[in-house]
Amino acid sequence: MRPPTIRDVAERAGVSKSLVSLVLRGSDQVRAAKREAVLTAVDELGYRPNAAARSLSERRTRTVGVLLNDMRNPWFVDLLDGLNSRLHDNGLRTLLADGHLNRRLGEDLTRTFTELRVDGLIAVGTLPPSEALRTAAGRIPTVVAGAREPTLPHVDVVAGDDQHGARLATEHLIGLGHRRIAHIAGDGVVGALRRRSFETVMREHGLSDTAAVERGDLTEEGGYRATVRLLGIPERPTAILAFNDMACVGALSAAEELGLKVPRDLSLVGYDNTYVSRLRHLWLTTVDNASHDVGRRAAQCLLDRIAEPTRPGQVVLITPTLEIRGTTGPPPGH
Amino acid sequence: MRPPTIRDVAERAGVSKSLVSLVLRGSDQVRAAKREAVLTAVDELGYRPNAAARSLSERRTRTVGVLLNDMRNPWFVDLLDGLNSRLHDNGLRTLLADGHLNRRLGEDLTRTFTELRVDGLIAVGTLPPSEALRTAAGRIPTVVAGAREPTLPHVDVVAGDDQHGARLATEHLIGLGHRRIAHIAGDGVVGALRRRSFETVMREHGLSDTAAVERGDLTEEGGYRATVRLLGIPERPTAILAFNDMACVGALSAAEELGLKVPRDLSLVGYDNTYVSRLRHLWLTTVDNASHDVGRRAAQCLLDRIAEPTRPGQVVLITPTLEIRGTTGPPPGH
DNA sequence: GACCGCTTTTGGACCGTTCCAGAACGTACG
DNA sequence: CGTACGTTCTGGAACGGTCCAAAAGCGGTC
Repeated sequence: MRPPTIRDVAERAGVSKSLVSLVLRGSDQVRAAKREAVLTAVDELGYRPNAAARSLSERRTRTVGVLLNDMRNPWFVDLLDGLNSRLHDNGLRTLLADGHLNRRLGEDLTRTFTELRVDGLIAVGTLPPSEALRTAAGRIPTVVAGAREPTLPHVDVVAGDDQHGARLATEHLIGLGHRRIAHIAGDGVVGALRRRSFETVMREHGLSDTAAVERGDLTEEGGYRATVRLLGIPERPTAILAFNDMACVGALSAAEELGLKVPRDLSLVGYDNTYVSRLRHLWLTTVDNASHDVGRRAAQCLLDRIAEPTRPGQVVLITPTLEIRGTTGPPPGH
Repeated sequence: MRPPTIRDVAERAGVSKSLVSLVLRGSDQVRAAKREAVLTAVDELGYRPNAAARSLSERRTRTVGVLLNDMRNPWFVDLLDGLNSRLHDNGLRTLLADGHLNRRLGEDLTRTFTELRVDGLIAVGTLPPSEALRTAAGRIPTVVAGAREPTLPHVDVVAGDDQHGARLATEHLIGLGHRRIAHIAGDGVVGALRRRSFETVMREHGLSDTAAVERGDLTEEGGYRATVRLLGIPERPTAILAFNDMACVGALSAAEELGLKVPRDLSLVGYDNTYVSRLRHLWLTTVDNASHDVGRRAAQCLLDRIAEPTRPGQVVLITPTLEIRGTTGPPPGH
């Protein structure tokens, strides 16, 4: 009761296995009658080619592996969407693996994908630095998407322009009349970029003295705690730019608990335009990273790199936009 | 510059390829000295076995395919966690594929997994009914997790006990003193089960007359609209049981817009205990489906079914619990 | 009818593993 | 010393495809 092979099909259609192979790969060198015979045999037997055998012989898999950092925070869904559609157009399928789950198990996903001999690798989001990724990138064409690190020899990076995004958000707040603005900073290269950009813009407007930065993390909890600290200082900020939407939701909760009304008493800006920010009840003003474009460009980069594996790694930045919703307004008494 | 093969390793270590194979598969029939030689050769060459060749020869892949309905609503993350850890313990790796993305592309994921010859298939969440899944399930051991459909000949179903979950929630509301309780219903088998259970419990308490049901869908928007309708009727409900957390968030927004304070004027219960319900700012009372357990049991079912593919399909229900948070309280004037 | 050139079809090598039957090697025993 | 018997090791046949060189088929021409 094994699945039928190409030889079974050949026998049934009364031709050689080579001809079946030709038909299945869409050759036009086959007479219509035989093609027909092969196709009906395929149908009758319910034949499906064996991907392992095929890739062993072709020496490629037409598959790219996608390493997700953590599925719990679904900011990357649009990115995957863009990625997938572009790769699909070029005959490549994608397989996902979630890092968070497997890291806990001590399983190395790059190893899995290396053994599968995927044609390419996409790392989505900031992955914990690992020797494994470095060696994998040395063998398999690799692109980092939606993150700025790690930077490795022959690896492209496609991400939103964090500097520009943070600028958009900060200038929006300044434009509304805010002066005392705080930033809840994230970590890693992305965190540093957004933070520095915030500080630069504040300086450009002569607001360095009223700029505050509080370390948070990428979670709601972190945003909450940071906001409690920020709102505890004497001349408290009238606006906060959070590192991401999650932290922004935390900030929202903190503000409410302290009896502040958003945006009347406090303006908040998130980052990523996740669906959480779109929930009517939250309705966060946020920076949209154009993730779909990031995904598409990452796919293109990977295709180019597969064609020419040794070209120097490049950095592609996608311009984000500001999504103004309900959590920003003029400062109190303006 | 091809990746090294088992023969390269053998040559370097001065042994036959068969011996290398033995060492790599952990045989104890190998003398320590040779084992050592093989392992250092593996190391020096950076050898990684070729999964395609291995699975072609072994006639299995040690891989199970996971079909996700839609990643946009991450209720299934805990489920995957449980699934993955149990499968990993049994030497199986998992590969994910997101249905939503690929459906749009007209790509058939069951086809992909069939061609890969995965050892098993897990369908997570309610997938749109498809002939493809039916035929796939006929060839590959398959388990449905976190959904109640489709029911197919040799397919197990592992899910939360929706009947019990809806009962817990309804009785919680009744216990708080609510009489006029509404339900925002979802569709499919799961929707029907929760709805019927809600109606049954209301009847048991002699509250059939004050029970209302409004059709929603699984989105925030659907929950919002349904709630607007529910709160528009003369004797409006003092509590709403929503089909899921998303719909519940929509209900929350609607209540707020109509000037009702939750839970003072209106109690709300969600379903799924997603991380959205855990956001401090929302803090929804909700039903926890014990997804981690569902995942673990689904994995076990799959392992059993791989061992014995033709046994009759069984239905395993996991008992949910109620997670009481901030959106439920006694009715006004109680 | 032999020959040519074109299209269509085929057999067999190969891809990198596992698996199995049997070879080689020790060691103990009669 | 020959033999029997474990323990280690090896060659070659799968596994199910692709690819290529060569064979076969088929008008048309001389």
